[in-house]
Amino acid sequence: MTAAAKTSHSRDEIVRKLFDLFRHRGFEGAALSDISEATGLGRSSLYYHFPGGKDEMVAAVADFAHGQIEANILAPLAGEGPLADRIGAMLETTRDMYDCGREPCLVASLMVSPGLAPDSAGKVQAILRDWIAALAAALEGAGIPASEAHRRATAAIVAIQGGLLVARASADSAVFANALETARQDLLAGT
Amino acid sequence: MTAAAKTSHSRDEIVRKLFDLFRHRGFEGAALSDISEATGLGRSSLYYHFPGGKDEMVAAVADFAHGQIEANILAPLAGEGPLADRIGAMLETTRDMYDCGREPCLVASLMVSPGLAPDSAGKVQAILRDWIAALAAALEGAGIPASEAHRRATAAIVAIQGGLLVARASADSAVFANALETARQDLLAGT
DNA sequence: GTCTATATAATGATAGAC
DNA sequence: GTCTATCATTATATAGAC
Repeated sequence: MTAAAKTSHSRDEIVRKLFDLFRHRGFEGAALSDISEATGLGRSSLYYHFPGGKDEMVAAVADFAHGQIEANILAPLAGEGPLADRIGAMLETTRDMYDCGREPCLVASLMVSPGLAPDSAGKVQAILRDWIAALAAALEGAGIPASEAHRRATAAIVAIQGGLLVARASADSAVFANALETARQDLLAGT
Repeated sequence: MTAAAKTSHSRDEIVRKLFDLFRHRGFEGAALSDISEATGLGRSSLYYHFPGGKDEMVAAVADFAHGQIEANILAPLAGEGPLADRIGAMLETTRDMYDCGREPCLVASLMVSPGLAPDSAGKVQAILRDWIAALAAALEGAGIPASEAHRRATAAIVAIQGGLLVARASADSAVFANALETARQDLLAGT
């Protein structure tokens, strides 16, 4: 924080708003006019911060989301304490991240966007890949064989993503809560 | 079929191509130029068939998808024979419909589209709702209590949708196949 | 029923003043 | 670092000939 100025927006502040916009509207659905309105910045200001335009914006958002997952989910998962506690912490953070199933997932939203640069598409897909890998590693650390750990980790992310979509489609957040609980029990089965 | 003409496209032929386009690109991602190219029809021809423009096109696609689910999944589910056979048929059709996890789901793609008319959004969400209801009804018919039947039916759709997204994000169709198998076992548990 | 040509609006992106 | 004004392009949609 080397004096980020007071009257100007920091890149991080902007990226957080872009994150919200892209997760709700997808890439093509988030027009520059929407972005301008959401951030309170004019077009030229946006290009000052992101000379590469929307492509650079969405790449920054993908990096931000990946960093958030890393810090708030993956790192705690690799930390100390009983496995059940770490899994519980992950599911709590997951619940909050998607606001109990009301907020869409950036990955799911950007998977629909045909105009997304391959670079950003890769960043987005890497988020789920790393999540599964970190989860599998935690299970392995608790003595679960590698193949079974990977199976369970994948099933958990499947439950989270499916639960989120169905909860949103049916406007029933209980679906998401149930999916998280199912994931917990499958992850911790026999431990 | 009252002489649908030979040199012209039938509405059904067009809608099938629109279905493919919208499921892959979403609503805002499917530009009229894309639609023109995919169907082989000029702009004016498209507006001849769909005077309401893209809004009417996507509404027709939602109706088409709902009808396909009705005929190929819901009806067999309500038919004769052992429950396991009907569930098996559903999962087989589901697998084919999403090409073993390679083809995206129209519902998931259109859930991202902010410009979708509320009318069409409702049609799309109704697809998953009806699917869950039909599945729950089949389970109830086999003696499973209503609340448990609904829980299982919802979990199955969660597995299908989550499995599809994760399979596509990780380019691993085995994830989808496993999700279908998980759904089968949960649906038929104890029967 | 399909076409060519065009109208109109919105898009992503720049230039240059402050 | 933000603005106003404008660019070129693409978008959806229409008019009218065939």
